[in-house]
Amino acid sequence: MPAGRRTKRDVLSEFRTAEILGAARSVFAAKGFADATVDEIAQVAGVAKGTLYLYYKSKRDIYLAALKAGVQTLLDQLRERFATAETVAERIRAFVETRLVYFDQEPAFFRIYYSEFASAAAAAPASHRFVRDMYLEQIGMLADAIRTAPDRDRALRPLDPERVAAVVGELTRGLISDRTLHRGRATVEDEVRFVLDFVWNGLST
Amino acid sequence: MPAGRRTKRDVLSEFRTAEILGAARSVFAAKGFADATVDEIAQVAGVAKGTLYLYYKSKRDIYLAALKAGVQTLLDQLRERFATAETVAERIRAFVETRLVYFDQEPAFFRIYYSEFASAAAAAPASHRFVRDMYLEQIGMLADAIRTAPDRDRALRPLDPERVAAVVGELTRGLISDRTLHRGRATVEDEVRFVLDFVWNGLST
Amino acid sequence: MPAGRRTKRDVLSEFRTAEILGAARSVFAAKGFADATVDEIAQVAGVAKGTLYLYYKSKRDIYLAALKAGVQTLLDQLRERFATAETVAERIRAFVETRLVYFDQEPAFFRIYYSEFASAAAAAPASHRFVRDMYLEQIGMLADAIRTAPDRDRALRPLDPERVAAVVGELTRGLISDRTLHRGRATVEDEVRFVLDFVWNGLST
Amino acid sequence: MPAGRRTKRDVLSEFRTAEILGAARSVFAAKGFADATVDEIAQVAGVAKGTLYLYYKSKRDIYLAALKAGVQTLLDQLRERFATAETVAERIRAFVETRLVYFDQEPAFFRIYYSEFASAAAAAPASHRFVRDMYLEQIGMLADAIRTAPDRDRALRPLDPERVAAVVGELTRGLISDRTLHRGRATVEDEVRFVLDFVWNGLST
DNA sequence: TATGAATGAGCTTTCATTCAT
DNA sequence: CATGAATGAAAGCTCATTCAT
Repeated sequence: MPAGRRTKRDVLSEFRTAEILGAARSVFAAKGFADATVDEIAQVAGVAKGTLYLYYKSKRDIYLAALKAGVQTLLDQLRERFATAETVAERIRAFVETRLVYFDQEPAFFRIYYSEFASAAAAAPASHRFVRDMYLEQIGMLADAIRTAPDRDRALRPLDPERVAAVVGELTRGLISDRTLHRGRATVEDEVRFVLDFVWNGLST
Repeated sequence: MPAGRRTKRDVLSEFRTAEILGAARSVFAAKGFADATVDEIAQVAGVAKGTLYLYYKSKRDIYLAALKAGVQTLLDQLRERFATAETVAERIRAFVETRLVYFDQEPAFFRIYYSEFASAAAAAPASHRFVRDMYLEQIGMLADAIRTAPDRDRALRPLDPERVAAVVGELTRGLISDRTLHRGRATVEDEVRFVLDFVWNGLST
Repeated sequence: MPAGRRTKRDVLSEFRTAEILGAARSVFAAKGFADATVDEIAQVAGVAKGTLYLYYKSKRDIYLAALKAGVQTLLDQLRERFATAETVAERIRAFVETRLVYFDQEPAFFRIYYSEFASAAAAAPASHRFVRDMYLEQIGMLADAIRTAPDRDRALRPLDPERVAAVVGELTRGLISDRTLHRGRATVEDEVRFVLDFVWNGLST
Repeated sequence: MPAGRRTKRDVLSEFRTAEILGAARSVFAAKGFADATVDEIAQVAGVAKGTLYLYYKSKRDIYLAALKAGVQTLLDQLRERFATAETVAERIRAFVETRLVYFDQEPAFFRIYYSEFASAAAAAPASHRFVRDMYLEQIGMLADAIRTAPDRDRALRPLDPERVAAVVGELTRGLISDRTLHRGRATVEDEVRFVLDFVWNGLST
């Protein structure tokens, strides 16, 4: 099993990568992309500045990698939740709750994720695709979940799963940004209930 | 009519201001705040760099002024449309359509508006308030419009107008960002119809 | 008497000049040459910025004119005092007292005078001559006063009047800067007494 | 001998520091603080501009460091001379000569030292203390030397050592500025002789 | 004369990136 | 692999000076 070799080197490398990405996430979240400095990321990561450039070829690269890692974690959690949810209603609830809890636990990450998403349209056409994919992967996952729900409810109107997923995605995003920006007035449960009720009513015949 | 005096100077000043704000909007939209340079704004505005600082005291100031001016225009249009819409349904439609049309005509502006909104949570607590107010003014205007609709429909569920407004706001924003980011697949009408239908269904008993 | 004409214009011009020089003196004294702005001088003088350039051709020019005007006032006072002082001792005392009182009343002026004097050696070789002349005129006036004292004291050692004047000038300057910089610990009288006593002892056989 | 380690890095650092301070001294002396540019200092020092900011955090910082280093050198020389001078007369002579020789060798330094001293009163209350201390340290050193001279001369008048030191300081400064500004007419020896003679006469009963 | 809006060269400072050790 | 000193392009901002009114 050749893939199992070189463990020492690989482990170290992964350790460094994780260290750097963690530092990057927290610094970028605190300062935003432009105001974050490579110096600070290196310091927080506990490595020399030059070392960052051994693993990533630019500041933007570090940023995107941190973003990707965070989204990956979220996607993994979603996949897990979907696996044990059977009805459309349960899956939508799973989607909303998972995102809300995730970003509540990682407000820092939400900031860079959302911020990058927002400014993707501007300037950098390069990251355009990356960001779009990041978004589509989440929405797509929900759309799939809706489409393939084993016991798809008959009471639902025949709406395009993509669009329904987009709507739920937007409302969730709204909930999160509301909580992040305005220090939510209501409890999570209350907010989730309102959105789910609203969506359910919208979906039903 | 004493207020009408000094026209020459005032007119020139307003002309400059408009010139600068227009240039700022387009440059910021194209590059984002951090990557836009004061030099370029000046060049596009057709004035010397120093002139910018005659009217605004910093780069950020120019940015916020451009943002504010844009939002003001949008708010004015909303107010106008609400004046001639009587039912809740009409007002919601007015809200969605106005925003969509506005940002479709000014995708550049949407980018800076949205981007700033997005990153308000990050870093700059200073702009926090400004951005929040910008948002609340729009949502609040719709909430008010819903609350005060002369012939409030009896068929509506007794939902909190603020929350309904927030939901409509989010979905509209989603529509816009979808169109801006992913070059929408459907026509405006189609998308509006979907959202309105969905919302209406969600609102009804 | 043709010189007496045009009074209105001349009076206004002199008024402006005085206004400007007064403002300049106070601003330069407060901020130093480099940190003073033409804008502020104009504002304090109560005229438009462009007006300054009608009377002086550069910021430095304003500075030097303010300096010259101040020194001229001092020289006038010295001349007056010397006229009524007959012995060498009286003239030296007159010199020290006049300068001390003058700069005590005009600490602002002392700062720019001294500062310019100090930095004359540096940078601006142009002002070199100007500053040197300003200095020599004061010292020279005392040297002359010593040389021509009607009842030159026989008890004095035959020292070079120029050098004696220079010594007295330095000690006076020291007194003044001490008072300006370190908020003198002793009273003026006490300090004057010490210096005069010391000088007198040094001059006597 | 652990203190002796890291020599390579430390030596390089000290070398850079010396290089920068030397360049700074000469540029500041030639142009004055305001007219000197960081660019030129870097160029003269033979390093990139950014490097300066690796060692000092601002232009002013570089300036003060250069000033401090120069004064330190002078103080060291004074201390050394005092150590081998026993009588009050010898110490005063040592003081005068050391300063004169030092500033004759380093006219550039005199300019920035004196210039800063001069403008301390103006504007920057921050440097006030620094400059005052720089001055007091020199005067204080002479005052101490006078107070503690092993074979204090009985022929001296009981004058306050601080004041005597101040007088000698002023006269020396006068001598130096005379030489710097007016390209002294007399030889150093002649001038020193005059001042010492004068002071001695002033001190004696 | 007087004005003050406009100019733009020039300044200090920052920081992503490189590379000799 | 890791380091961190060195780099230098690039940016925001200031302000003496000009000139159309």
